Amino acid sequence: MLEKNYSPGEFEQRLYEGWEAAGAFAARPNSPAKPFTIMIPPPNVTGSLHMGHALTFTLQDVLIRWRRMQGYDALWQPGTDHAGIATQMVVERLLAAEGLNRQTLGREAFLARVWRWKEESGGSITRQLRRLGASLDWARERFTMDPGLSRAVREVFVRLYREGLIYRDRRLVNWDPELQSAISDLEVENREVKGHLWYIRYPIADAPERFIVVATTRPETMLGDVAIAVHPEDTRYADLVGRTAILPLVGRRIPIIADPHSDPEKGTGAVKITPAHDFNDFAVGVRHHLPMPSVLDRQACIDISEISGELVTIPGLAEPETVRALAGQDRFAARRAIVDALGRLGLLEKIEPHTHQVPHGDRSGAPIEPRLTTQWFCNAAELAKAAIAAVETGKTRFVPKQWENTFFAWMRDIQPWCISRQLWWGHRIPAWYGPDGQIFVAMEEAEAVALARAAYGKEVPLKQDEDVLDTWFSSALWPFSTLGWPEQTPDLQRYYPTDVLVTGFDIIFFWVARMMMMGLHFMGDVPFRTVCIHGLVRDERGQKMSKSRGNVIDPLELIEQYGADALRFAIAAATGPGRDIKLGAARVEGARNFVTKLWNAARFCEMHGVSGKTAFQPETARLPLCRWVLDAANRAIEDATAALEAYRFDEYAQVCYKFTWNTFCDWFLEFAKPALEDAAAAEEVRGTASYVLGTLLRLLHPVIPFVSEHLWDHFGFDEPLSLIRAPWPSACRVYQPDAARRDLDLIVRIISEVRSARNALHVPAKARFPLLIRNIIASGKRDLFAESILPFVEQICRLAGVSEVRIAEGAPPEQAAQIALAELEIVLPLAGVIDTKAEAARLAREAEALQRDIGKLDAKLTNADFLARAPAEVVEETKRRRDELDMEHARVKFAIRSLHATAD
RNA sequence: GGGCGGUUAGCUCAGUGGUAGAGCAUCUCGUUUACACCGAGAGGGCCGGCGGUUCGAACCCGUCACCGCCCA
Repeated sequence: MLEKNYSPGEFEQRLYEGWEAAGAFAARPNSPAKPFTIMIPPPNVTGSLHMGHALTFTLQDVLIRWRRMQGYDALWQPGTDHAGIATQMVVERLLAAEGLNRQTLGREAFLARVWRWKEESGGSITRQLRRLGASLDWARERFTMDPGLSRAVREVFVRLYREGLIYRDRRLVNWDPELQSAISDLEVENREVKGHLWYIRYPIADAPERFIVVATTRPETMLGDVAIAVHPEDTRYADLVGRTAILPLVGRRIPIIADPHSDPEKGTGAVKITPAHDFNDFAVGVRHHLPMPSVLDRQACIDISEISGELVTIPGLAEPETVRALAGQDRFAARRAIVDALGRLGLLEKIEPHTHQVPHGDRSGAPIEPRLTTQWFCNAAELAKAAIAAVETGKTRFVPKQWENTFFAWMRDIQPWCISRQLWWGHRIPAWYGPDGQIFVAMEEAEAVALARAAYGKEVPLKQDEDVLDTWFSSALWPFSTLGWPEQTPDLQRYYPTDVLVTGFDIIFFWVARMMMMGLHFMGDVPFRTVCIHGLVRDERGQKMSKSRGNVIDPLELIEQYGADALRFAIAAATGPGRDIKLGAARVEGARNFVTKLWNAARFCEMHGVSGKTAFQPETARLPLCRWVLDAANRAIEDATAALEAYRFDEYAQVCYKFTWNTFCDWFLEFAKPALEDAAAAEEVRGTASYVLGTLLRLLHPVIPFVSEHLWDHFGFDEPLSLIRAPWPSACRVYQPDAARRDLDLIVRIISEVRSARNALHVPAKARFPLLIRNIIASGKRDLFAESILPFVEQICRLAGVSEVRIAEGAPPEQAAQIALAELEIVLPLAGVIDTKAEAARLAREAEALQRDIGKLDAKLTNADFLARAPAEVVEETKRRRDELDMEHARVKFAIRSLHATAD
């Protein structure tokens, strides 16, 4: 017998281990089944499960479990990425705690240390995914630094290099001075910072006492200024264009140029141009062929080596010793020193408070320093062409579709992708340099040596590039590298392209875009046919969860408290199409209540002899109750399946919820109670209960896998642990479903109306009285009372709280409540218990409401345009409904009259 | 400044041209042997504003307001 209380802790872990041990999650590459594949977007190896993971992996698991039950050869590919920056930071922090750093350790020892950390503490998320119930094919788990995946990375690098799509270039990059590495545009986030606008006077050469004033937020970069730009149409400065200004402190003579980059509305309309330290200025520098001296080093400290030769002394304006004193100072200290010096020289016109966007590294949090360095770049614009075309032609489709716009917007304006990182943890760039700097890109060092020998005609010492590749470079290959590429493996043939990628909209640029580019280039086909985009998880108030806000909810705690099934159901139910979801403990509690309801319904079934082992055939059912619930189950199956096909997780959850609670529990089981006592009916009702419970468990398994499997096993529907691979339900044949639906609809309506009237009239809960029926209208020769109502007399008595049900004879008794339905009238003789005034008021309200509705319909039906232009079936339906309401209205009026007559 | 999304019951959200919905919350009643993590019933809406298209608009079009996100 099932426990009285639902306690998920007692079986969730056991079931998961059972499934995993039995190989229930494993793909079956040798089966004849059609494959269905989801590639996990590899979580960061340093990560631990947060609510965003819980959301995305619940949705993925729902899809994969559903397709697996549908008989597909389901592959959900697990794994993690090596997270170059994050992992290196974690291990460096550990070293720091021991008083060590990676430089003293050396590259090799450091990497050994990282691997050791990975073996010991990395990938805890994979254990947490098991708690969530994620049915990943663990035997296939991959890591982006695995030998096979690393080989794929080298292969891709070498091929793109030889195709000219990867190249070395000296460009401005986002430099993170804390990490001392370049990072990509996407790893930069703009934060609003309260700063200042400093107005600095630059004297005009050969024009004593004349200045041009520039406004800047970054005075410390002025040492690298090479020009002043004004807008070509800015008349204020027209006469200065072409003349020369003197750069204070340095004494450099710099041109005043006309360039549309300068915004006449901002500051003074004149801007200093520092091409080596600002992206916009870099573009100006390229346009005007300006020199690009760097004045900041890799730690963002002042470095004057490129400008020390040009320092000159100009009294009151340029001071080489002041500049030299800045060398080695941090950029913010240098800013203060430069502002002080300018102030002392009387070159600072004013300082204004100024709020502006400042780029920060998303990992380190440090302000980014644009820096001119030599890096490896990937020609993303070229690779993006095929990716854009694939979405345009629908080879890959976004759900919801609107996210295509985000994808297109970014892809059509894509910049060269900086793929080198000045880190140690990652895929080392397979490029070797000869003594003269000549580059040899090859899969292995031996091959590079051979290339070099051929180039130089002799053995030369080669030096491998020190840098590693961006982690996203290897993640981009994930959909095919995990399947064995570059080998043409059977798995690759079978599972690529994959079916769907599920991820948040914030990841479109990272995974979706890059996987698309690489997949199309190297596999000649899209990596996934559908991209299912979901929102972010927010707290109950809609705030983004963050440690600093202190509103982070730990999914593992929720699982501990309510069970994994409850968390999963809450997530699925809240996941509308592509929108953020607000999730708090209250919603999970609600989902837990739903699971408890299912549990208790199952317990009730068990107590009444319902078993999973039954030979019941649904098409043999003859009782209206059984035919009705089987028919309703058919529609639940249809609706739930359609919802999943459309990635509507909320609708799927809702269909399951309503069918379980409102149809199965509230009506079917309640109606079944007397039948279960009746020997003649019991067998069919038990069979139906078993059949429908089995359907429910299968329908619900994708979202609440644990409790459904537990009940499935407990009832013995099939072998233990078999629900995970049980066939997805399909509609059964039902004998005359329309008649059953018509009967049950009527009975439900009668019971609901009586309950409502009892409440409105304040009839004591325990009061019992007969229920009389009169003025029956039935179509054809059917005896509505005998055929439809009589079989349910016991249920009506029980659920409506009446003593008997019979046909009324003669005039209504005194003090009776009367209820008008379309096809019959109910009379409740309530002498003694009825509140006549309340009943009169109730009927008056009802008459009024009916009159209002009739009025609306009449207005339509007297509108010639409506009759002429609306479709015939709409007009017909409107007429039918008006007539129905008319009849009800007449009956209510009659009831009011008779109430007065008897009350007087 | 550009783009996208949103605005429907107290809250969270469904609803894409034809009778305004669900869950939670609220109120009333109820512990009849599955379930108080429950049951029954009820109240609660100018569907953000204005204009247009249409026989008919929460839904389509235009416009404005406010909120959120992305990009510059």
